[in-house]
Amino acid sequence: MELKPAGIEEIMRFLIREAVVFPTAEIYSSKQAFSGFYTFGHLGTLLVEEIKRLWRRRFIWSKERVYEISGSILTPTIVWKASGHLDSFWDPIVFCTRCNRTFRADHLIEEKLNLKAEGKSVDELTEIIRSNGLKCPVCGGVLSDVRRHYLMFKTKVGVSVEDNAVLRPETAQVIFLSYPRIRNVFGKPPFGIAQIGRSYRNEISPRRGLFRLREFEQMEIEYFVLRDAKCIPFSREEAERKGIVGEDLRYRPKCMDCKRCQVNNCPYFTEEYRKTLLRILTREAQLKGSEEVVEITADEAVKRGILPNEWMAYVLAEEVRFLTEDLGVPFNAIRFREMLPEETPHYSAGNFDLEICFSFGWKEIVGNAYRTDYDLTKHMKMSGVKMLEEVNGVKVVPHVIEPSIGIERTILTILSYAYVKAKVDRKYDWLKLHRKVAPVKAAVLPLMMPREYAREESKIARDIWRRLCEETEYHIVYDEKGSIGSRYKRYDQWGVPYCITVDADTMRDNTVTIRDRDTRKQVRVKLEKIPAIVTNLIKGRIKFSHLE
RNA sequence: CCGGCCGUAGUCUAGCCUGGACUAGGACGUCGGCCUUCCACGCCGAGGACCCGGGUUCGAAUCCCGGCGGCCGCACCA
Repeated sequence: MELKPAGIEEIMRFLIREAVVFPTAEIYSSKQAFSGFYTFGHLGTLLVEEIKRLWRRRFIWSKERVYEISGSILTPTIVWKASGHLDSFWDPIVFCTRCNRTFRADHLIEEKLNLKAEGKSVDELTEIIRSNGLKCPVCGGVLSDVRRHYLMFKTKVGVSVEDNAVLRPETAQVIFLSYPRIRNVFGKPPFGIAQIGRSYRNEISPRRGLFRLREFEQMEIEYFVLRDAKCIPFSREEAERKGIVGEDLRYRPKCMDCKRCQVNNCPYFTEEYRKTLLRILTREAQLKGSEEVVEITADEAVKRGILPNEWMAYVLAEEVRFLTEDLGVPFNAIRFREMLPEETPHYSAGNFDLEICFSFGWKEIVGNAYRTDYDLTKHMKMSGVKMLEEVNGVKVVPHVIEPSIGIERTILTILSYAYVKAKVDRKYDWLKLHRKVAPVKAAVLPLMMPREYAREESKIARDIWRRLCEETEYHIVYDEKGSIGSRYKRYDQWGVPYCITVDADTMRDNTVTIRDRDTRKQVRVKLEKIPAIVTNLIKGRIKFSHLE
């Protein structure tokens, strides 16, 4: 199947035009730039809520032992000192002193001198530039000292003169901070702590509308699982410490042969998840410069060692089902890419990022990290609070598997495959949203204008609407403004799956018409059956064609 | 911070090169009125714009300079 994602610029134009989302403070945009921040309008807010609801149903409510929290956004600096963000969450930047161009220092060194620059300090990078006489690649001017561009927003809390707080650059740390208390109330791992909330990053240059933002929202879970201390090493350092060095032992966890601990025993990894198909772009393929994905079941992926453990396999399978079954994203538009060692974040022992085929290429919308015991160990050291559990007589720190979904990127994903351009039959752009994510499930529309003879019709239509509001759990709208054609257009643009029209015949035989958005077909049905029909259609219990 | 493209009503756009008939044209939307209204577009009417500042000129949406902003590229990863 050929993939045809809609263009991102086109989608953004549509979203802004229809006030789904729009730039924050846009009335001042000609006076002060403030890019990377968006305000959600009516439909945008509803869409976000629908995505969150579906995510909660799937990842939290239908699972045993996943608990949700909502942490604060402003956090004390010490948290980020412990987590390592203060040390590693910045980009090294150099300026040309002649032409003022900016470059990423590490990229420049790797590209021009062919030296490894990843993870080097500012001083080291400056030294490399000086000793190799590296000049501005554009004008040949002298380069400045290397400076840090911090991706975290810092601020002051209270009367302090020093920056003592930061706007969290990820939601995860607040979960780790909450771990001891949640654990004390809900008991020993395995369990998950979920959180939906905003994060802040001072990106050098926000681009592509909702894709790279400075304020964005994540839906995230940290699954805490206990690892047997005798398990196979999960890092080269640990392997060396234990004196085990093998050809097969790469910098990544290898739990697939071991059933001894919880890391490779995921209670959520049931039969249906085991047989879920995954498309994986392995490190091996990437190193060969190949784009070829392996398509196998989640179960096979663990058995063959393509995935590190059952938890990771479960997480990937759940994500595929979420995107395809709840959000209507085509299966082929999804792939998982194992990050190369040098790309992997400082806290991770292996990332399998979920990438989507966008109009501008395959891009990450979900990060799946095996954070091991990195974060809890760091916080334990910095805070002095013990977070140990006993496994087979040995004290261990729980391991963490983290799926983190970007909400705004998810919206772009949905729209890339739901946005339909104007054609001859429908001369306007509209949204073919999957019935489950469509924020408005139906619209009730009286056919005639409310004049004397039509007053009765309008009243009946309102009554139907009220009944739908009471008897279904959905958001249904009522609208009698404008010609019927322009109302169909309006609700096609909102991605509303069904429209119900009331006309003169309704008064005679108590029937109304229900219209299917995708086919534009209409059928007459008994008025009293409408709430049940709408519910069944949305739940997928019946198909529209069955009504005909 | 650099390069490329760009800035006309709520939206899309004509005009700009070749300055004056531009009192800035059109379409959609909005508002008011009329009309028993099933797939944007029944009829009539109304309101609404040249990003900001300076310059050239008798005259600037149009030419020049500066500023401010936008998109794309580098960058990056939710």
